[in-house]
This record gives sequence, structure tokens and C-alpha cells, in this order.
Amino acid sequence: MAQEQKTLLAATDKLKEYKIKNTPQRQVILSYLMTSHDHPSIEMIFNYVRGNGFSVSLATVYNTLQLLIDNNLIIEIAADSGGHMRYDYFETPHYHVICVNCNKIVDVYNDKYKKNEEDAQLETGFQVFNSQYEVYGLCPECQKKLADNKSY
Amino acid sequence: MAQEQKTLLAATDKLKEYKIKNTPQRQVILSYLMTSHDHPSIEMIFNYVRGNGFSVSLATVYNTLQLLIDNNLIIEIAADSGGHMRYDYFETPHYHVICVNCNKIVDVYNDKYKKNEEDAQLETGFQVFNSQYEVYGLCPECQKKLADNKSY
DNA sequence: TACTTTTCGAGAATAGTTATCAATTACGCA
DNA sequence: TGCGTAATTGATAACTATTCTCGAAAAGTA
Repeated sequence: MAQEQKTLLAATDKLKEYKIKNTPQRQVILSYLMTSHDHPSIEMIFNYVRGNGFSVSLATVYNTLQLLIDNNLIIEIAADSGGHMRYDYFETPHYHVICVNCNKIVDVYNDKYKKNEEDAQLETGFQVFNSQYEVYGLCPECQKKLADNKSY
Repeated sequence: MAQEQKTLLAATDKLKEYKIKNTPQRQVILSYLMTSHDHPSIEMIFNYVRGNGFSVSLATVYNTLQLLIDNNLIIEIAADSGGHMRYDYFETPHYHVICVNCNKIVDVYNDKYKKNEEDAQLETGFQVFNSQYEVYGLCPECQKKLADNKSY
């Protein structure tokens, strides 16, 4: 069986598990998020779905993403400059290191930051569901690029 | 001297310290962010400045906030539902606990989460400038409100 | 005080997101 | 297996947050 179909099935299972009505659009969007590591934007998702031969509208992409967020299956990342939100499947806790120059997003699979959730709960009385950590800096490539430009 | 004037002076000093050209609009916006703890939105800032007898346009609010962000004086918080960005003076490291129901934002002054910056730097080779941590949950009031609604 | 440069601001332009609603589809149930 | 109901889809319109434009005004410097 092709890898592509396997992930479609995995996405279908997830949708069932969360009692989300199973449509082709949702399968493709979720399977894309489950397998890709490129933290796609709305536009990338829209193009991906159409590129794979499924019909879809922007409205459906927005609706589906909101649904997946509400079910805590994916998270939204504010990748500042450019102003485009990015989306990420969030089964395994990890945090994001974001380049302020080129907007690249790198995953770090380390859930130490999650430990603060308990503190937050104790401190504020909130019932905590989730937490996110983002680190901002310059990626190695942009460090080099900017250093080269300066040494004129 | 009135408290209000003191914070205006404090804001002026900050602007000088960061070599940002000193204008009434910038003074008022920065002093508002330095003293208020309500993580205001663009609109709230706009209204505050006009409400205090200063002329300002939305464009200026946007420009000023971007300038302050670029100088790492303030940070932008994505307070999801509603889609309005919120702004916060960021001299003392702290993180934000956000109610997913009413969008209230509570500060927790604890910089443990900042320790992950070193990890991130080692792991990714990024030159790290800053990091942010957000916790999502239900505030005590909304917990109560929702519990009451369910027990009909 | 005069000069140069930067900033301000009103409104136009843009772009991301949400709303609308008829046609279609999914899925529980007999 | 097929029917009926409720949910979803999608093209487009509407909306709204943000950015752009550019002449006027103000800030900082000598």
C-alpha cells in the first residue's frame, strides 16, 4: 500500500476517534498536517489539497483548521512577519524556534516547558488545557547571510 | 507630581535610552503599556490616546507598536478567538495564561520557562533573542459560569 | 533660529478571514 | 441496504484588520 494512502487512513482513524464527521477534505488536510513537517500556512494547505486532486474552497480550509484546533489536534503558530498563521499537528509535545529574518520554523522535541503548566494552574486557578512555547532568533543561515552583508 | 506625569516621564526616558525619536504619541502609547496591566488591543490603545486628549491615527498606533516590538520593549500576544492582537510591556520576563472562553490574560511573573532558550540555541544553532510562553485554559470565573450552565 | 530628517495622519488600497446559503454529502437507523 | 436528517461544502460577497501614500507638521541638531 502506498505511503500516501496509509496516512489517509491514519487521518480517518483520528477523525473517528474524535467523532468528527469524515469528509475527503478533512482527511487530506489532517493527513497533510500529520505527515508534513513544514508547518504550512492556509494557502499551502489549500494548494496541497487541490494539488492532490480534491476539490476544496478556502472557507473549508478555514473551517476545518478551526475544528481541528478546537479538538486540540493541531495548534496555530503566529509566525509574525508576513502575518500568516502557520499550523502544526500536535500529538507529541514540542516547541518552535522561529527565525525572525526568514520565518523558518524548527521543531524541538523536548517537553520541559510543559512543566510550567502546573505552576500556572496553582498560581492562577485556571483549569489548564494546553500551552505553547516559542523561541525567536536568527537561524544559522541568516546569521551567516547577515554577517556577510555587513563585512563590505 | 501626578502619577500620570511620572509615567509619561518614564516613557520619555525609555525612548531616549533606545534612541527612538520622542513624540507625544509615542510617549502616551508607551506609558500606557508600561503602567496598565490589561494587555490592550490596538483599538484600546487608540481610544486611550485620543481619550487623553492627544491626536493620533490608527496608522500611527500600528507604526509605534511595530517600532516598540522591534526594539524588544513590548511583545505581541495572539489572544486567539476574536483575532485581535494584544500588546504588553515586557521589561520583566513573565508568561501569559489565557482564558479560551473570555480571553482574559493573566500574568505570571516566573521566568523558569526562559531557561529553555539555552537548550533551543544548542539544539538548533539559532542565535536566540527572546522567547514567549502561553498557557491556555479556563479562568476560575468561566469554570464556574460553565459549570452552572450545565447543571440545569 | 534655521535646516534636515523623521514622523504623523486621513483616507485609499489591500489582504486575510468570516458569513451566506443552496446544493451536496455523510452517517445513523430502520 | 437504502432512507432521512443534519452537517458540510464551496463560490462569492461582505467584512475588517492592517498597510500604503504622500503632503503637512514636528523633532532634533548645529
